[in-house]
Amino acid sequence: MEHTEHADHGEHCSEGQLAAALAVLKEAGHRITAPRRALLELLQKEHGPFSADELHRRLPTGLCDPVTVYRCIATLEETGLVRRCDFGDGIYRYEFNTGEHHHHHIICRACASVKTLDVCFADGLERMVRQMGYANVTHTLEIFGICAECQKARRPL
Amino acid sequence: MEHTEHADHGEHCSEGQLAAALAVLKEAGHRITAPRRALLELLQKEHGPFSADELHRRLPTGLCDPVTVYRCIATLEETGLVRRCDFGDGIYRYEFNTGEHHHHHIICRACASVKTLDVCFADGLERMVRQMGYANVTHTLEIFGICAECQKARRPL
DNA sequence: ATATGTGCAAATTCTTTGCATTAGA
DNA sequence: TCTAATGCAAAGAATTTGCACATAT
Repeated sequence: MEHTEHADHGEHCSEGQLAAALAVLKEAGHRITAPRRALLELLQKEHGPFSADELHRRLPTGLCDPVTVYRCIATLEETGLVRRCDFGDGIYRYEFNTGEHHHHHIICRACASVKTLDVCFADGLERMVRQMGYANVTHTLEIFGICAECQKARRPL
Repeated sequence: MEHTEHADHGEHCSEGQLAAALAVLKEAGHRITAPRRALLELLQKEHGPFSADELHRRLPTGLCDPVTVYRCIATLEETGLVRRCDFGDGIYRYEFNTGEHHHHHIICRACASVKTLDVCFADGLERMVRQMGYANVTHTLEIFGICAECQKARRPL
């Protein structure tokens, strides 16, 4: 199904995406190691953002030390391959950074489920901030609420 | 040495604001203690969001233990008097919650300065999320960049 | 061959908790 | 008075660091 093409035009071709990511890593002077490859593969396949602990638990048992997950993630983040999310509970979570396709999350405060929201309202915002004299503008935006399921599940009031 | 002046009617009616906040506290069944009063006063006077450590350092020396700052802040947050900000560096910061007047921050990645942005782009966003079935919708939005000063200061390229 | 990456253990940092004491209503 | 709040010490949780060994290039 998938070809190992290097051209970065495919959006959801897993194989090419992994290859491209590995190329970026190598380009930045980093080595391709089992943990890094496994993490990239995992982050590309699975959806939600994962904490370091969740990532480690999802990797094949014994593939690497928890500490290595932290170090690999740091490398992947520097390289721009991975994006860090902050759900405000003191735990950082990470997801694959799909290029320029910016998106955000809706986190249910009751069941902690995460839904992806493909709309980004902040383009105008960033533009405004740039006009205020800022360079290299980025932003983080997370939305919190109680999902429909959880509202049905427990109707205390 | 600390500037311990109490008279400060510059922007908003500090006195009334403090009194109102204390009333909210009491209403919620909490006692008015020196640390709580001092924290509210401090958070109403000073601008930027402060970490627990910064808060403690800004209080009159010896007024209370650092732990008490954490505990007071927790109470103030529950009561809705204080809002927690997350600048993504693993440290939570707090600011006085000025009612419904929602605003956001622009954090300089170089000098860590914080500017307040009084515009909120997320009203439409929250509405959309509510239409998706979520209740009790809130959001966090922080903007990061390099401020004009820091761009001038070091021009590497 | 050699520098980069990893494992293990221990350290750091921020925050929370237990319990006796203090103080607000 | 009588319970909620505080101080101190110690625990907890997430993440980082030091150093010897392993491994990708």
